[in-house]
Amino acid sequence: MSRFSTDRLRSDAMRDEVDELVEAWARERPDLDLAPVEVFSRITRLARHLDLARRDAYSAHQVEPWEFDVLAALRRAGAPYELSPSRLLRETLVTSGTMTNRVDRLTARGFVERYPDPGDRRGVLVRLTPEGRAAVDGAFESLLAAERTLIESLSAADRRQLAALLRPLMAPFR
Amino acid sequence: MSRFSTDRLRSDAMRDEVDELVEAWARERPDLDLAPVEVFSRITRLARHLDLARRDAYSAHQVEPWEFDVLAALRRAGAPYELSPSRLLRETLVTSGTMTNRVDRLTARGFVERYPDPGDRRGVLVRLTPEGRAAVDGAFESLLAAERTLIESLSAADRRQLAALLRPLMAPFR
DNA sequence: CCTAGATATCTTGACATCAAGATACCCACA
DNA sequence: TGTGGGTATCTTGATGTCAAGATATCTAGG
Repeated sequence: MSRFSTDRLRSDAMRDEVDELVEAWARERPDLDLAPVEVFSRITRLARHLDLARRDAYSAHQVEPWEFDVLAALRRAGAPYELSPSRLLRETLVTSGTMTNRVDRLTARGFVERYPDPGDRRGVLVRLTPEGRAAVDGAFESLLAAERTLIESLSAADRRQLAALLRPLMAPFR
Repeated sequence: MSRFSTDRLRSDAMRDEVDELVEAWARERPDLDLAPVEVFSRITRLARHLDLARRDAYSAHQVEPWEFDVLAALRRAGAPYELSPSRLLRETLVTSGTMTNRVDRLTARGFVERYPDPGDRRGVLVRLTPEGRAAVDGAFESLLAAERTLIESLSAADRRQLAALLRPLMAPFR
């Protein structure tokens, strides 16, 4: 009976696109255990939607999502806001060719500077300029504001629990 | 004291890359409330890692992630496994130009067929071929197997709770 | 029956990304 | 001191996606 009332509730307000997706798979493939889909499909689709929301949040500061990812890594590093390209690509999960391209374009915009690593002649250091720092700080504040809106349906306790449940899922990827 | 022991634990095994990211931001911007980052940053980074894991899971069946997304939408629709391009792009969150391109390539591979919608001369219907159906069914089973491995660190109750906490986050995007 | 706006799909051109490989440099060890 | 394997970065070519716009068709209201 509690099963039934839960399903009833869900079919009204709490239903999302993944509930529909799982029901459709269950109808077509009743032989399969779809439990993992309930989690991973939501994560994937949320991330897709979040990409678009982030784009909006950054746009007020004329910053693209790929720019933010690089600038934020440098900003988080703390003064003097400099990291090697290889460190940057570990932080942002892109390939080296992509990072070369990103740093080129950020340099052209005046948000970063590239200069030789004094301690390793193979190496380069990428440093945030004051303009880059201002841009990333503004964009980050916009992002936090947008995310606060998106998460307001959860209590503070729920947020902490959600974060705690997501944490172990990251472990296989270290 | 329980705070302390929790932090101790977390600094050992339960710590993930987002814990480091949040600590770095907290050091640099102690003025900001970073609570939303704990959730959204994990979702974004998990999705990034999942993309790579999905690629592996599908590859045994010679299916690319973008192919799976289209084929799976058709498969879920049930017999006769056909949807319009516009419906497909709502399901897969891509633009119309992208879907035209995807259907072109899937047609070339023999996984789908495109034919005119009898009820609307503007329209087209995309239908799964038997080859396409076999490919998507095999790829889906591989995906579920991979996801089961990734989620095994959570109990069944934790999985249900995680899904329940993610559901309301999807609401703003309906 | 006409028309204006909406809808469905496709085309085009720009762009960001990736995989693979090239080049330069580092370092441990013989 | 010379050498071979490892590391750091950049280059190249192919590819998938998007935004904007073109074309054809539908539909509701006059």
